[in-house]
Amino acid sequence: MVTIKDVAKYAGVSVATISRVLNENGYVHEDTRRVVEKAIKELNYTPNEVARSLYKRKSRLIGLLLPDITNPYFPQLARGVEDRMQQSGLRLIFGNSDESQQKEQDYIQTFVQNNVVGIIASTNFPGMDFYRRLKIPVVFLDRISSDRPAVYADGREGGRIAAQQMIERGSRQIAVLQGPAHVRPAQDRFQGAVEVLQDTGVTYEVVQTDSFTLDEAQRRAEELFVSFPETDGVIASNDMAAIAVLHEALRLGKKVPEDIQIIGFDDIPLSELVSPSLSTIRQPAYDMGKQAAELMIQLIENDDVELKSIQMPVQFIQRGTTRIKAEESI
Amino acid sequence: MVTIKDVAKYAGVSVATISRVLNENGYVHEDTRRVVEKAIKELNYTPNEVARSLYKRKSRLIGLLLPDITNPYFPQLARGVEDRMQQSGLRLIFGNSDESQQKEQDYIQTFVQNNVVGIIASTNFPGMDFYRRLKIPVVFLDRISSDRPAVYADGREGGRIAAQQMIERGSRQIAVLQGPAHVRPAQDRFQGAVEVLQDTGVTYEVVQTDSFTLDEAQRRAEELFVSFPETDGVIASNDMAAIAVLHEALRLGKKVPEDIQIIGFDDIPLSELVSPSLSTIRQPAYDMGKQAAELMIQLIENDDVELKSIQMPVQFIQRGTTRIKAEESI
DNA sequence: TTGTAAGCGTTATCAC
DNA sequence: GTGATAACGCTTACAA
Repeated sequence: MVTIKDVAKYAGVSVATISRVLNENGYVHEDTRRVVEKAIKELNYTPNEVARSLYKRKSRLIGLLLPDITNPYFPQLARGVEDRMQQSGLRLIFGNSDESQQKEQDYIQTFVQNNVVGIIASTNFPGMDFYRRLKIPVVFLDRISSDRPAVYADGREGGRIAAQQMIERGSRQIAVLQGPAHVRPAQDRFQGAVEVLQDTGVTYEVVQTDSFTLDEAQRRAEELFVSFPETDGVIASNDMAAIAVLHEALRLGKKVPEDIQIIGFDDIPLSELVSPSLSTIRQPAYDMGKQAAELMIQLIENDDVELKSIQMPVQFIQRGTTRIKAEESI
Repeated sequence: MVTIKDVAKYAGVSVATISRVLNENGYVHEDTRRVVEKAIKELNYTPNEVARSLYKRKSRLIGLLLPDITNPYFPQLARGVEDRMQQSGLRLIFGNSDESQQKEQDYIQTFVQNNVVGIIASTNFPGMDFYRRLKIPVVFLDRISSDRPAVYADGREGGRIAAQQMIERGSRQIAVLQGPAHVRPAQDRFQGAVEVLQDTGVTYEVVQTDSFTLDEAQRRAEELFVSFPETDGVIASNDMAAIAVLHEALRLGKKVPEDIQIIGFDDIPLSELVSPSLSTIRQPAYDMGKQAAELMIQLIENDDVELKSIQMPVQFIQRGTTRIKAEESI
């Protein structure tokens, strides 16, 4: 491994000078700069980030904590974050929490131990002490907190829209998948939907789920049609669940959207590719990731940015699992 | 931030002693150990990994390089890697290469600058100089190399199986999606399929694709049915492409699998949930990730492990997009 | 304009 | 058993 000393020796100057040209601060004569740059190139030297980080007490690393990258919604968030960070030369230490508080705490700890400059987390425990104690910038992603800036979508509004669309498009026996109780966006969506359903006086049933795993989604989908065979509309807790419901409905020989309408949430890439394609409440996941990264970078660069959160708009995407309204068919 | 010095002062001993109890090496009296442990707990001290890393010239970090986490196949690999690393207290620095050599090289460089102990990469350029020069363990994942250990699936065999199944189940006008030329597994699959197709003398057409993006998959799917309307069987380059083909076929009013059979590769989680569910050549992605991590850990722990690669078995998964054979329907 | 040296938080060597 | 202390590779006062 070639160090700054090697370069210094090779170039016939002191390490301080090397450091100066590297960081472009302090005076350095044009001639010596050239010599140094040549030496750096010839020795193929790149500075050791660890040593830098130790001295400065901050690295070029960002901690990113997601529930489960295996859920197709999160890779998009992650890409948004990464692409923006890339531009600023920041890298990611990454971990899946599986929504376990312990795992989450462990990751946060190693993030800190590695001198990350900031943490972006999609957590179910934004109020926890181990977050409060952090002295570095934290941005919550797809989650809300009163202590810290956050980037999230308007789940409540999404729920409302889903319910309205269901009703406008003719469903009268609606099942709502509630999603895990501890996942805030899931509950927001649920509440938004129920709000409208109650106001409108439409009959609805609630199916509680404990997780966002595909396995559970499949089980709940089966149960749903056993418990409530009359259902003619399903508001799922996310697209994966919606696709599971769609699959089960078709398996049972139901016609979609004629017999039963389905609306998901997120608009994951494959939603468009199932058949019929899935109507859904779109959350701009990639952009949310980007925004979170943007916010983080602001926070890093000048820490007097006021606590500001960003709510992203949601949007109904009409596709094949909901019926066409009269005025749309014109 | 509380450092080892603070703990030393608080416990009334030297930093050396703290270090000894931390690392459980060297002699330390039972009594002082207790005092130190108490101090550590009370001050809530955790050692700074950066300082450790600087001294030891190796961190507890692994670099993980994937083409694009947004492709549903890769999150599974990533989870496999992560879960195994977790067990050994190793963390991941993560990057998407987008199959760009430049981005890849940049990531490798920052991995090295951060003293990672090893690199796991799903790269299209395993032979590149910047890999050869690395002095730390490298494991290639879902890719093959003669220089370094690798964990990969038998794509060639997968391609053969796909073609055999297509033929056995009655397709006679087969289209094969070739996949990007620079992606080794895609070419292996393609060659395997063509091998069988040629041997059998069945008519087949080739559709070349340049990337694994969903966008392109959709475009190619449309083109396919325009160029070769008689096609009654499609071997896709991966499940995403297969699902795009399925979607297009249904849109055109074709019956699947009666009019046209489709086989994908990978068995991503959603393959089971499209309708009809997708027949595919399964690659055990999660396990591959785990194996790669396992291999890496061996390499780290004793570097005299002989260069060994692991080929994982592939397997045909019969689902809804291929017809049932006579003997299966019994 | 450049060099010397202290210090970032650890670990490991060597005295005691 | 325990404590000083050099060293890891870098940055930044401060001197020269």
